[in-house]
Amino acid sequence: MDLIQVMKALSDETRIRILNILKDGDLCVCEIEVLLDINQSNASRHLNKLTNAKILDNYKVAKYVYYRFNEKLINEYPFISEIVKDHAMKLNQCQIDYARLQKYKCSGLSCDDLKEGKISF
Amino acid sequence: MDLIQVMKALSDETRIRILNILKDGDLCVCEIEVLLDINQSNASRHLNKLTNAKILDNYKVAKYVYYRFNEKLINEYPFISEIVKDHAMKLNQCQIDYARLQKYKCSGLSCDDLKEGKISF
DNA sequence: GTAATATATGATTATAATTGAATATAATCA
DNA sequence: TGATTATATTCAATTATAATCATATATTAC
Repeated sequence: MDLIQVMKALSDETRIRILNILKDGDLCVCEIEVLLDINQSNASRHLNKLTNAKILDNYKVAKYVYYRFNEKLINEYPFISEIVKDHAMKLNQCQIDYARLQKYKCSGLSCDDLKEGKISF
Repeated sequence: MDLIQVMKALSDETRIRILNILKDGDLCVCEIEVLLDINQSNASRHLNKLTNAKILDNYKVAKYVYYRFNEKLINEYPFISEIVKDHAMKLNQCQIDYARLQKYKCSGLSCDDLKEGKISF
């Protein structure tokens, strides 16, 4: 994979925010939408850009598409882990997002509950 | 320094090429121009972008401005070294540039000679 | 089957980044 | 001093990127 394409994919705040909430485990598109409070097509487009750069890949479970890191590319470009683990959380917005992720995970609620607004952020 | 601004500065081929030829030592703007075969205003603008992101800094010697890595930022973001040392040379153009740099350095010629085309690349 | 839902995509607009040519600035050289 | 040179900057044109709204597709639930 081309270095420049990888770098371009990493140079947008929304995409860093997405990687930040994926660092502890896979999430589906609608979870990402709600957690980051961005609209559906925006989420899908940014995920597509990260997937084209091979930073993420995805798999389908019923009607949900889950995204996760592509281990092969992360091994080729270890600096991506450094960015996500060491630097992303310096961004204010990433801290907010991560707190929402924790609240969601501790709630034990489902992705559908999340969408219906059953968790107050 | 803001992560996103650093990433944006790193997501352009010309700027990666500049960092690649600076990795072994400082160079002035006109050396960079000739080695990368780009025009003067372009070189200056890309150097400016790298300097604004604090990846480079510069110092003046007579009428020449020399650019170099800003160690403080490199310490804060070690992944920049990984990109420059481990990944830049995977780009074809960086290999060409680096060969030109070696030829220039081995020639023992001055920056003025370089500009006057006394080295055939 | 039909209705509802999750995701992707097309079209459009808004914004930002990149470029080349020309010009400005500041230092040097004669 | 005036001419030259290295670098930075401005302007205009182009291109790339991001965001939004509407629609298409595919799966699930009834």
